[in-house]
Amino acid sequence: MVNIGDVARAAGVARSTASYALSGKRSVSDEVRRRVAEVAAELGYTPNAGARALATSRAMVIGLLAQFLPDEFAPAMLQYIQGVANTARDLGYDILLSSDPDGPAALKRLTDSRMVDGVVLLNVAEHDERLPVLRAAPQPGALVGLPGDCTGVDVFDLDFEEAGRAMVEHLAGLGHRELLLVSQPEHVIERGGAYVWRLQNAALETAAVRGVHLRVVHGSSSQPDIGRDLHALLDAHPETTGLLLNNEAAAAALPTVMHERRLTAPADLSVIGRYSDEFARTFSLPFSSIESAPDRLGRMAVRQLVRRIEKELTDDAPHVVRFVAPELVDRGSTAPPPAR
Amino acid sequence: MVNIGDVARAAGVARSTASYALSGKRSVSDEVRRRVAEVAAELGYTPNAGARALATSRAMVIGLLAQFLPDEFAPAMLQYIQGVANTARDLGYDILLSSDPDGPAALKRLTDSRMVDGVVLLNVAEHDERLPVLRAAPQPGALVGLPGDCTGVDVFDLDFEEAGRAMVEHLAGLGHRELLLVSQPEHVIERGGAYVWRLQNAALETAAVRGVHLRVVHGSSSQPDIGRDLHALLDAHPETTGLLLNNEAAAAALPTVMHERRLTAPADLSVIGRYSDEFARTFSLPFSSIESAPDRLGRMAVRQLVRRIEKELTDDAPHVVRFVAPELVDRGSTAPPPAR
DNA sequence: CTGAAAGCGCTTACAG
DNA sequence: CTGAAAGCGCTTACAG
Repeated sequence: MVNIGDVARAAGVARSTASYALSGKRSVSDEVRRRVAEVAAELGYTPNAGARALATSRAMVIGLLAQFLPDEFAPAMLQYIQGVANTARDLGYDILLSSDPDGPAALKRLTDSRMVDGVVLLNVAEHDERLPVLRAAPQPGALVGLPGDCTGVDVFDLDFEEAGRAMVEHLAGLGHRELLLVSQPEHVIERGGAYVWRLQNAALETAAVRGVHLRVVHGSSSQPDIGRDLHALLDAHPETTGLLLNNEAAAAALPTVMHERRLTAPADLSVIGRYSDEFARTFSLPFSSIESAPDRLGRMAVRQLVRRIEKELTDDAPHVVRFVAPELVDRGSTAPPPAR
Repeated sequence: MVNIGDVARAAGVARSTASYALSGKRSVSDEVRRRVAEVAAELGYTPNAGARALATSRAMVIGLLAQFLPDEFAPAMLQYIQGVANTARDLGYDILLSSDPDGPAALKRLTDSRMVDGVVLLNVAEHDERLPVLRAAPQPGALVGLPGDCTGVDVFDLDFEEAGRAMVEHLAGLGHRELLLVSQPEHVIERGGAYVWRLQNAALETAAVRGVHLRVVHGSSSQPDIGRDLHALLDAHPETTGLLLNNEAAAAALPTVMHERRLTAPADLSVIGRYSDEFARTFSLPFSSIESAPDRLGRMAVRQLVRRIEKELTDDAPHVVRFVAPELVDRGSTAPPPAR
């Protein structure tokens, strides 16, 4: 493989000059710069990444720690990964993807070995075991998802509380008085999926204020269980006129369940979900929803991370916790409740 | 960060000895080995990846080139990624994920810079522009998907021809005489998605042999278009008693379409798909299907790739083209056609 | 069994 | 404006 020595020789300059000519980090005569560039292109020179990383302490790689948990709905995960990967590439970074179930160990290895200049954590839990490892690492980290303790990291998440409020306000405003919120399974909460109860509590509060009845239930996060769950719930609570979904698997299963019950939205039942537009398209979901903005969150996280990596933000610059405001995408699945 | 010099000093040996003690690449007295190991653990030593890569010409990283094409159904892609990532990790390799739409450029950069020791290509097309780049690279490559020219690479794919035969044989054997095969959109074929016509041609041949009528149509690969397509097709061809799906989006949309038409499988219509079991679970698909085995294909590709990287297979060892035999997963969606 | 040294391919102070 | 040299942190022949 051709290295910078070959380029320098062919251009008739010193290796350092070739390096500077290519990087532009110090002034080089136009003549030399042109010759070096020409020769480099001709020989097809690409710097050796390991050597560069060793010399600069910059790998130009971002670690992406995703966990494919059995109780997470995988297609929803993919969108965060795409958002992170696309933004990283635009900013000149490659993505090292770790799906190791042992997140803390994987994170420690990636950071200690200096393979990555920073990391993005997906699937962040309330008490995330990866956080102590991340705080001890010299590299910065950005999270998608709100943990209990945000010190030392930049955090990006959907404003799930506002999402809960907005969903209830919307349906209450249309006149609904009997609402049902389908959340994730209980063990997602136990594992620390804070977004579940953040939305849920805000929804309950808003319901109390508006004087409407909101029942919270936990559905499975996998098929076909969630389909059975939904049938059972609609059987058990026939008074329900408005359905709120904070569970992607439930959203994906609902069209089938409604067909089976000969229900249509919004004539028989008003429905609001919480998922991304891309997800809605993939599953052909006809329900209005709070946009969960995975691409935007991924982009925000990477942008901030790169700012820290490149020292545009000093190490002691305060860390941010930024919430994306929920936006209601109207797909026409809500209306005043049917007259009785 | 602690480096091998620190470990050596703390253990009272030379850096080379520390290195050998940790790698086991030459004999070291038990006493020294133990002391080095102890000190390394105590100090939390992790080798610098860039330095090691530079010294050994091994990055311990595999490049994964995925393309999220607008006409590919993303959730199906994810499973190949998981298969590759899991196997790589088991074998001690990390994954560099590239989703760059400019595949050839991304591949060239990753290989020229020596960031990766080998690459796995997903989404391989008949005339894949990444292949010339890969053949010119010093690193080995493994493909998931069959290109027109397999020289210089190891290839793994589902046996789509056998899959086409098996689907038709199965339905013909049950007595069906009017079959409809829903393929990918035409532009997937134009782009070089050979698996589409491989299955299709084999299916047509088998149908001819068995004397049954098989109509091939192309459906959209995205929602909600594919739903409309399916309705139109079933309207246009009411004589159809057996439906074959080589289109993941169509499979995901079909349950809704059948509900809307008040059709059930297999009473009104026999259905066979071609997708993975994991996919069937995600979308709660009740149809029998030819298993597309993404995890298995990903694993096979990585295993072979690592064999080449680690020189278990010499450079001139013949490259393989290996097909996974299609397996029919019976979900009870086929039966003899309804009596007329 | 162990150590001193060279070298992987870069970048970047240090000199001029 | 340019060059010679040191150094990043490893591994691995070369000596003993």
